[in-house]
Amino acid sequence: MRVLRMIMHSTQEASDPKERRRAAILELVRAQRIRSQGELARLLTKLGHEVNQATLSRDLRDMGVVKGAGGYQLPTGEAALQLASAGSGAATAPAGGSAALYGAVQAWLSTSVTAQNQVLLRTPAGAASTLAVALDAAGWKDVLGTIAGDDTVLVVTPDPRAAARVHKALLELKRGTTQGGRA
Amino acid sequence: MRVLRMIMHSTQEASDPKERRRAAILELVRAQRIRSQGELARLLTKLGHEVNQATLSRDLRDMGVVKGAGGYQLPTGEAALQLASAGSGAATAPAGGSAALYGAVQAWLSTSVTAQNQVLLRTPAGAASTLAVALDAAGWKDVLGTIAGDDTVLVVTPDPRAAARVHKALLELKRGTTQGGRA
DNA sequence: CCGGTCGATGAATAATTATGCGCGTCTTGC
DNA sequence: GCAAGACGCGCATAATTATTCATCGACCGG
Repeated sequence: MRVLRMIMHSTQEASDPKERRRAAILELVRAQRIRSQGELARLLTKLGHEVNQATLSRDLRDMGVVKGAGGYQLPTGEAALQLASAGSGAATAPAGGSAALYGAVQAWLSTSVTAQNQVLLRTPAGAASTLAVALDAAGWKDVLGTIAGDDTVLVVTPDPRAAARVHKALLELKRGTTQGGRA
Repeated sequence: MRVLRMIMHSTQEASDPKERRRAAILELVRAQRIRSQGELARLLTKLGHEVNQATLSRDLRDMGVVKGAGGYQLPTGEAALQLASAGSGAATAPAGGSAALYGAVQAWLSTSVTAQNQVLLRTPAGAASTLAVALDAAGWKDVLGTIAGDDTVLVVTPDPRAAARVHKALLELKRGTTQGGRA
């Protein structure tokens, strides 16, 4: 029955129009300030996803996206964990340090700042530990260790210069300007 | 000017009706599932805060509360981040998260100590994340990020001086003295 | 004491979001 | 092959939220 079809599909990216649309929504919401469903609809249309406001209302509800002072924001809590994988085209990356890190950064890294020999990473609520685990697994020499809160990861490095390197590398990873692996 | 009055008021708990109302909103939102501003208005009335829906819309926006699938919820993760950044660029209420922070500090901050560029806050068990969220939402430039444990919040700032400023500002907020130390 | 401001609201209203219905498509069971 | 059931989605419309406009009361500088 239907379930089987879905499984097969999820195996190869998301050919299901509904999933593709939702993935696009996720990216748009993460990337820019969306203030209304009408605005979102227009952007989606531009991306080739013609859609109705009513459907967006349902999509956003199902995805758990919330609307606040600054427009729509990504889901909070476990909801985020379930959906993130569907969002980043970087599907669930198989083991292997860097690959997994790429997906984690794409999906969960919001911002990064350095302070002394530390780097603070922000993520949607609840995703911090996931990102931290991925970063640990990557085995970068500059990363002495990480501590994850709910939406923040504290990365401890040997010194300020190392912190700067980590910061830069993560941002490049996120932007997709990928290059070799970091230290 | 007016500011002086406000400072004086914050000195004595929250005698300002607006602040009291917002504090009540904070508690209600945290305690139960509020699905609409009308519903919230009714609850507030029951608590002695007669208020208009229009005002609630403004309160909610200023406090950074978001609305999602399950009703209104306090800002977390990205929501808080966006709120904070919104203050800098646009003419959005700079004092945005302050209302929430005031209440949070009053209610949960037990002690504060600094260490290098960090500030460690203690709270009653379980309240750490709430306080951290409020602090994030306030959007202080000195606060790069926070990590909450169960009863401890680690606040990371750019440097020792900033840590000292944050420490001082929080204690003043709690004592009700001033609200000046933003930065 | 008197205009001139400013912040906080309420009322009314515009803008946005949620939802009841119904249609068309796809699947399954017989 | 055909009826039943499950979905996804658009339309129209109810429900909610944001915003504009007008007040009101508390200062401020004269």
